[in-house]
Amino acid sequence: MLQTAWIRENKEEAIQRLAIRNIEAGEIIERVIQMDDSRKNKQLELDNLLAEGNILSKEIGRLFQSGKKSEADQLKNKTLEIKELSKQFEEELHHIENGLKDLLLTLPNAPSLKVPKGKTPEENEIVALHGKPPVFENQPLPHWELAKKYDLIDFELGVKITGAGFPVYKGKGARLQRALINFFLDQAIRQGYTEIQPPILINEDSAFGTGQLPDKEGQMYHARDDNFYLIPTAEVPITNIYRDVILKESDLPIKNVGYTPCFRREAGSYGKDVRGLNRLHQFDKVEIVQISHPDTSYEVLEEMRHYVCSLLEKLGLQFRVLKLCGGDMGFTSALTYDMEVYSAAQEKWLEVSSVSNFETFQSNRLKLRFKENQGKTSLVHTLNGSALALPRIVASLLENNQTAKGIVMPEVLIPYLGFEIID
RNA sequence: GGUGAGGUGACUGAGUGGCCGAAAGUAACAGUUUGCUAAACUGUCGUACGGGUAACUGUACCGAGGGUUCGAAUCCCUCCCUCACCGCCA
Repeated sequence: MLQTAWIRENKEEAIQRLAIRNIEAGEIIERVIQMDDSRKNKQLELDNLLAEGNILSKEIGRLFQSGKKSEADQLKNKTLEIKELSKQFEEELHHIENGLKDLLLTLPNAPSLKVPKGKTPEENEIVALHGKPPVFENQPLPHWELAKKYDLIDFELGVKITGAGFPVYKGKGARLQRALINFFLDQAIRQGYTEIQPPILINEDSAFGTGQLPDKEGQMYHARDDNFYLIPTAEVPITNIYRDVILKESDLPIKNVGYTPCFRREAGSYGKDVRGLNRLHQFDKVEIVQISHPDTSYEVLEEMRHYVCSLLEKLGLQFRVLKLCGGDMGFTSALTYDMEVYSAAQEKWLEVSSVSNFETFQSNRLKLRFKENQGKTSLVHTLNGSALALPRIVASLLENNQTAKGIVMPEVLIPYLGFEIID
């Protein structure tokens, strides 16, 4: 959620930045300011009224103590009037506040000025390209056929147990999953991240804090009896650790990493996008989260991006880095890089990581602040990124590394796997 | 799930209707003292939203929400959570 004060003080910038998302925000921003004005007025009215009431109450107390009961009773009548009026003012204030909040909730984060304008994924900016596509003698098999051939992943079995999009990993397929998780976690720890194992069910407040609610409840699985949601990403529980927290400046930056399964309903997806591992309802992901001083958050973003790239390099995958255009960026992000690996048999790029700076969009909702050395409290910047999401990594590892003898595993994984080849 | 006891500032903990935004202690920060460390002493030490150039000042907040009252941290109701015991159990 954007901050009202920021919008007031940076009206032009807000309009300019939201325009990157193709949002004509002038009118809505005027409305925000207008509503904020009337909020202030109403609050002042209410405060003054309550102040008057407080003075009278104290006076009544004094009169009672000095035995002047009839005078006290007279004053009581006055306070009753005040009480009634203040109730009315309070309602009006709440009404205005809620209206303002609803309005602010419709506004996505203001993109950084570095974000390219654009509407569709085609307009994302390719900022880097690493590695070369593998060369094959024969037409390579797509990963779902390889998975079947080597008995690594059983999609039909998952349908039996749960439904489509819940694959069962078996044998070396399961071991590959476990190896990747451990590899990613160990790498992150070496980078200075602290490993976290959070709950994978979250309450409403947490879902609101990171921006899943309101609006995106359709994307999450919901445990109705307890009103919990299954996490769509570890970002939610790990960032919410710091909800309603005031950090010390010396605590920053905070670097956390966590492995969790992730659950997404993916309502409305269909067709070849969902084939094999391309889009699942349950998948595994290692997520990195940083809480940063506002002054350095873009340096942190670059650091995170390079870290994710280093993982892909170690796995020997060809990949590219996209800077998302305004139209393709998530609601809560100010700047997002996507990493995509090349999937040789499908001949397409698969998104395996998304690294974003949310600036104060999340921290404003989370009330996540830090106390500056001069004693002032300000909102921190939050950032996160996948490092990495497993299924598409597995897909491209299988497809890109297939040989006549079997699927050759990258060197870095061998200590984790305990085998070198899937055959 | 049942019964009982509780939820107060970073922490410990006092406060059972007005003098309480809240004692005291600890921790933290600044200073004095000091050869250094430590100790001692002095001061500062909640958040949010307002008003004011500022000094300063108004309002709200003692788990959350409602209620009683002129007045609630304090009384009542509902919910949530924590602890103890019992039950169940990886």
